[in-house]
Amino acid sequence: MLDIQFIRDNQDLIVLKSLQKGYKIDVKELTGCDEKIRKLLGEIEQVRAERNRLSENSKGAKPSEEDIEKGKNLRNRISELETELDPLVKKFDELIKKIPNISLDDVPVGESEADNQVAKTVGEPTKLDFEPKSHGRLGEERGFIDKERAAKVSGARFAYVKGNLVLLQFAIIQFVISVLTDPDILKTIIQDNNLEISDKPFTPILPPALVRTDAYEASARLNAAEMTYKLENDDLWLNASAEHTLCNMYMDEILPESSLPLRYIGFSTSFRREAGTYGKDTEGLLRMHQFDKLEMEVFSDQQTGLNEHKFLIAIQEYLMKKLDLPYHVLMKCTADIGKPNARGVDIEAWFPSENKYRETHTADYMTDYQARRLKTRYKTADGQTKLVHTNDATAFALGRTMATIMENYQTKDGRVKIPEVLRKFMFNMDEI
RNA sequence: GGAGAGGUGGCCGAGUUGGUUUAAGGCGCACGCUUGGAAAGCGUGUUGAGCCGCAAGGUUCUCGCAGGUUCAAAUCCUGUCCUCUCCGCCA
Repeated sequence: MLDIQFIRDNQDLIVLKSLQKGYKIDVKELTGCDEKIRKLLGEIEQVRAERNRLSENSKGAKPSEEDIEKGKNLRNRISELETELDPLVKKFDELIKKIPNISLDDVPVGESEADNQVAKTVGEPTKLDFEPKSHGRLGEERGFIDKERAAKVSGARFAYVKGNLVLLQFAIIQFVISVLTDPDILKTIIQDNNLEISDKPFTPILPPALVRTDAYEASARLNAAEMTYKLENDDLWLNASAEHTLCNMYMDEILPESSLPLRYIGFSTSFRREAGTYGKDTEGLLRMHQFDKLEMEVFSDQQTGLNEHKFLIAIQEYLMKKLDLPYHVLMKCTADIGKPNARGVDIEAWFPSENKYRETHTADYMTDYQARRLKTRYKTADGQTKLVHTNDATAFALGRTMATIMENYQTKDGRVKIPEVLRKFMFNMDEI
């Protein structure tokens, strides 16, 4: 959510920036509501002050009949005004939640994901001297992926992942953690990208996979209908990303400035309903109801928030380069970055069987938009309380990463070579 | 799942027959006095959020959270979340 003071002062900007994201905002309705609330609140406070004076006068003793009568009147007046106030506050909350975050100036303006811009391309699309197989077919032929039996047990978009492909997943996890916990590697990445930020390593973290409605809503990530599973008997939702239980872990807290940045590398199984995607990506591991993911989450001060965002992207690229996978980086346009984002970047990896790039990573920078409702703040050295800036970014979505490795590293006889850096994490196998 | 206890300010902790508590006392922290310097001592300040105001300042809310009763709620009632102890179950 945005700061109401900022909204009052920048109404035209809000309307314009919202429109660029595809949100038609009636900002006058919000500010009008805000004015009414403030006026009414002023009245209520006056009556309350009167009541407080009354009980102060009685100084512990029982007040006179006359004062009791006065008190009764004041109470009735207060509850009258409050009855008037309640619906206004509800409306205000609804309206202010509708306003998306303001995109940064370097975010391309666009109407759909078709307007995303390729910022850079790294590596050449893999050339194979044979007809490439899709990772789905390859995986089934080799017994790595069994979706038919999974469908019998759990339905479409589930899989049994088996054998050496499982070793590959665990190897990727080990590899990522070995990079993100190594200050020397991080220092190099920071220097190579001219970022002036801390080289503090990431803390590995296993977050809860279930999240309560209030914490989920406060994170501005609850996208109920199309995305998230709700547990009927409890006030709980299934994680659609580790980020959904990482971003809110410091909800209602004030952190010392010296503790920032807080950097986490989380692992979690993610669950998505994928409603409205019937018939799309039905083969292989690209679009599953359940998949494992390594996600980076950073809480920082306001000055370094943008650099942390760039840092996370640099890490994503470092990891992709180490796996020697061809990819390109997309600057997502205003329509595609999402409501809480100020800036968003996708990485798409090359898929030889489809002869195109497919999304494997996202990096989201929320400025203080997410922290405002979460009330995650920090105290500066000179005693000011400020909202943290939050960043999240995929390290690797494991299903999609294995898919692109399988496709780019496949051999003519239907096997898969293992990227050099992963071998030591899988018993030195060079092929599966 | 059953039984019980409890959630108070940065921390500890008092207050629960409703009214000198607009939260005692202590610790910590900050500033000042004192000192050659320090400690001790003394003094002042120290949750967070909003509104009005150029400012000085004023004002409201905040004792897990949400309702309710009352002239008046940390205190009583209801719901809810969380923590702890014991039992049961469980990887």
